Amino acid sequence: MTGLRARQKRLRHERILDAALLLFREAGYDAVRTEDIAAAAEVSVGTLYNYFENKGDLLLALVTLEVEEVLEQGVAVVKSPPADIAEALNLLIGGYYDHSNTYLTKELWRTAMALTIQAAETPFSQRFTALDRSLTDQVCALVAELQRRGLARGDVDAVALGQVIFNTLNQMFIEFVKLEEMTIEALKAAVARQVEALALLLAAPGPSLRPLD
Amino acid sequence: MTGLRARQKRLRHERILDAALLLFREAGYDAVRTEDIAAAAEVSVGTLYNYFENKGDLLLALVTLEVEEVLEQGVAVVKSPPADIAEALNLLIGGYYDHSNTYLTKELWRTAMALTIQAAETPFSQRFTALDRSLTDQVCALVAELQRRGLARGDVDAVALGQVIFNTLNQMFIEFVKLEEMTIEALKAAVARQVEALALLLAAPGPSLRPLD
DNA sequence: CTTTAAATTTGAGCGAACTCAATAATTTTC
DNA sequence: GAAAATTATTGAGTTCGCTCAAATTTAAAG
Repeated sequence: MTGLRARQKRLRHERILDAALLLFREAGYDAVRTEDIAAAAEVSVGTLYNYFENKGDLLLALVTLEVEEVLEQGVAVVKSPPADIAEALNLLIGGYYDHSNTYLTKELWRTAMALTIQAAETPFSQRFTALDRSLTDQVCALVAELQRRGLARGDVDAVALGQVIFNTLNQMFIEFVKLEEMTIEALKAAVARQVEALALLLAAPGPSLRPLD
Repeated sequence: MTGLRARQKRLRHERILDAALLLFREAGYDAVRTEDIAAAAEVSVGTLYNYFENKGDLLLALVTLEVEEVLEQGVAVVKSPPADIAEALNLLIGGYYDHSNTYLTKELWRTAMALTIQAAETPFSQRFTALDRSLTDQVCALVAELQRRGLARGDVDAVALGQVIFNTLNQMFIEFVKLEEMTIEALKAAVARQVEALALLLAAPGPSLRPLD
C-alpha cells in the first residue's frame, strides 16, 4: 500500500496545479498571486514552493498540455498529407495555430515564451525548448514525407528546410501573441503568403521544367 | 540661452543612462538594482523613474544602439552583394551576428527579448519591434536586389521570402543567446546550412535547367 | 527683492515573489 | 506503544521594482 505521505503528496501536487491553471486562465498570469494559488489549493505559500520551483513552473504544465496535444494532432497530417505542398504545410501549421488557444491565452503564451528566453538553462526553459524541438522535427518529417512522395524537390536538405519553416511559423506566432487584436485568421494569412513562396520554390520539377543533360 | 533646468535635465538623463549601461554590462541586468543605478548617477530612485518608465527602458537604449549600427552595416551589403546567393545572405547575417556582442551580452539580449514579448504593447516593445521590422526590410531588400541582378529566381515573392529568412535568422539567434556555451561560429554554421538549402531552391534557372515551352 | 507659481527631486512605503528557521506530522526503531 | 529520526508544512521576513505625497529648487510676476 502507498504510504500516507506519498498519497498526500500526490494530492497536494494535483490540487496546487489545478488551482493555478484555473486561476491563470480566468484572471491572467500577472494578476494571480502565488498567495492566491496557495489559498485556493489550501496550502501555505511555503508548501507551494516545496512542490514547484517558482510561479513560472506552474505555467509550464499548461504549455506542456497544449503542445503535446498539438503534436499528436500533427502526426496524422505527416502520415498522409494533401498532395499540394502549400496545402500540406498550411494544414499542419493551421492545426498548430487553431489549437493554441485551447488551454492558453495570448497573455499566458507571452509569459511562457518570455520565461523560456529569460530564464534559459532552467528546467522550465529546457522542457519548453524540448517541445519546440519536437515540433521542428514534425515539420521536418512532413517535408521529408512530401519528398518521399515525389511532391517536393528531392535534392534539398529536408532538415534544414524544416527548421526554416518551423522558425518562421514560430516567429510569426510570437508576433501574433504580441498583438492582442490580431486574429488567428490574420496570422494564417500572413504565414500562407510565406508558405506560398516556399512551396513555389519547392515544387518538384514538373512537365514544364526538365534537366537538359 | 538654455535655462538651468533644461541643462540639468540633459545632464541627469545622460548620467543615468551611462551608469545603467556600465553596470548592466559589468554585472548583468538582474544583478543591478535600480537603487545602484540611481546611486551611480547620483540621483534618487524617484528621479530615475522620472526619466525612465522602468528598468527595461534603460536596457532598450543599449539595444537600440546595437541594432542601429547593425542596420547601417547591412546597407553596404545590400547595395553590392556577392554574386553567390548563399554568400550574400551569409555575409549580411554574419554581419548581424558578429556585431551582436558589441554592446550587449547574451544575458542582456535574453532580457531584452523577454521584455519585448512579455510586455508587448508598451513603448519598449514597440520600439524593439520596429527595429526588428527594419531588419526584416533589409533582408527583403537583399533578396529583391539579388533578383534584380538576375542571381535569384525572379518569380518568387521577395517580401515573403525575406520575412522567412529574417524569421529563421532571428529564431536561431534566440537559440544562440539561450545557450551560454554556444559560440557565434556554431550559430553561423547552423544558419549556413539553412541558407544553403534556401539558396539551392532560389538559384536562378541556369544553363542546366530551362523552360520547355 | 519678495511672493507666487511651476517643475523637479526625494525617500519612505507598498506589493508580490520567494526563503528559511521553527514547528508539526509521519515513519522507523527498539 | 513510546522515543527517535525523518520528512513536510508554515508564515513572518527579506528583497527589489516601483509609487507618490511632501519638500525643494528654479522660474515668473509684481
